[in-house]
Amino acid sequence: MGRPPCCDKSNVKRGLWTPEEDAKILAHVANHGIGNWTAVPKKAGLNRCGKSCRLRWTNYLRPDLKHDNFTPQEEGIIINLHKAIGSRWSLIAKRLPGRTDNDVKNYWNTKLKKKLSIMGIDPVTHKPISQLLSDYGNISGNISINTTNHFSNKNFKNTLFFEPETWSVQDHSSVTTCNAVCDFMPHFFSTEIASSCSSSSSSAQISPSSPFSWTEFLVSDPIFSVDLHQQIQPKLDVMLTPTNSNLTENKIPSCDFIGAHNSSSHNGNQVNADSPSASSFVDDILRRIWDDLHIIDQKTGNLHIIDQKTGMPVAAAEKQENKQPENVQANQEEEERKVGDSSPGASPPPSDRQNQVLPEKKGRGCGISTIFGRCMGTPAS
DNA sequence: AAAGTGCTCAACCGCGATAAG
DNA sequence: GCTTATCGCGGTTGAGCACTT
Repeated sequence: MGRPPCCDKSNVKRGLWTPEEDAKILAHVANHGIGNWTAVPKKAGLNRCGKSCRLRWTNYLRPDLKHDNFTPQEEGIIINLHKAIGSRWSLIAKRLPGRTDNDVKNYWNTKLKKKLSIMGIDPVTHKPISQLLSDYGNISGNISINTTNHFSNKNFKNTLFFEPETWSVQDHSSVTTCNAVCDFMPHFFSTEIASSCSSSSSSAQISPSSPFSWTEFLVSDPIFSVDLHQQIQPKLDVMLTPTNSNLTENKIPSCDFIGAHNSSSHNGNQVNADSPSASSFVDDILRRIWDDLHIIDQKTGNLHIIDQKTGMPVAAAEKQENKQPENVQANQEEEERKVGDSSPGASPPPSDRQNQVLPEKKGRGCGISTIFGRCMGTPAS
């Protein structure tokens, strides 16, 4: 049974939105709030499908949206969550305040997939392509794999997987900092969760018993310097070694994971993973990834991210970081200079459209601030 | 300078899930 | 329990722009 169309498609405007249309949506939302989108076009004086209005609001006009570039840390979160749960963009986006599922999806399709491929990592399985080829060779016969040129791209060292930058995320209650992607790698793949996964498209990507060794893979490449190898080895060890984390205790907070930023909903109560409150397998995976990176202050309920170098909450870790000898800092700065323009965290060239502020962005539409100012009399924050 | 090519991302499409009557 | 309406999601498209030849 097909569904009837939500509007008369032949009589509604399609395509890009004009600033005037945006202003009408914003004015309508300001006056009536969000809801009943099918009635919005009529009430707001728009010749648009209600669904289109909702999408415009959700993906572009919402005042809480961020319109700047993705940070390396956000990249790391996307990559790791994609590895864990696949293309569940809305779930991934909920971990990235100010980002929509459309943003995440587009960013993955246009940037991160390529970046992983350049690194020699299959963006579907998140395994090195050489390993996949090797596995294939083991199945289908003798295929000779040359592992020496995975990283012929000169930018390889700049890729986020091996650039343990520190970062900051501003959320509702606190500023949090932690190490980037290497530290994000959860241990949960070796836990009972991975082995107990039933069946889903994403579960196929989880390989708890994979014999793959990152170390061997990396060492096999001559471009991958000894120094860099030494730099990441501890992180690899952390990734590959079970810890005393929540995972091994089979405990998870009972909070709504989606609201983990909100300290009031993340109160540190713990329940068994088999509890009915664990709403889904995917949610459980997300909880465990998140929990492996954070602790909850039992007194304040605030969320802290643990610095895995020091094992301390980030605020304390930062103090130590600031105490490091000058020569260490100088080396890091030198390394950052080497990383140069192509680093994910580096400023894009002036011609990069992503570097443009919203009103000029691709010459489409009109800036949020402008529209808000026009509609509501106050500039957008 | 013009044409061709590639990239980005806003918008659309169709479907499943859920709510409402 | 059925039908209809609405919402939300993931996949896809194509306009507009930048870059290359």
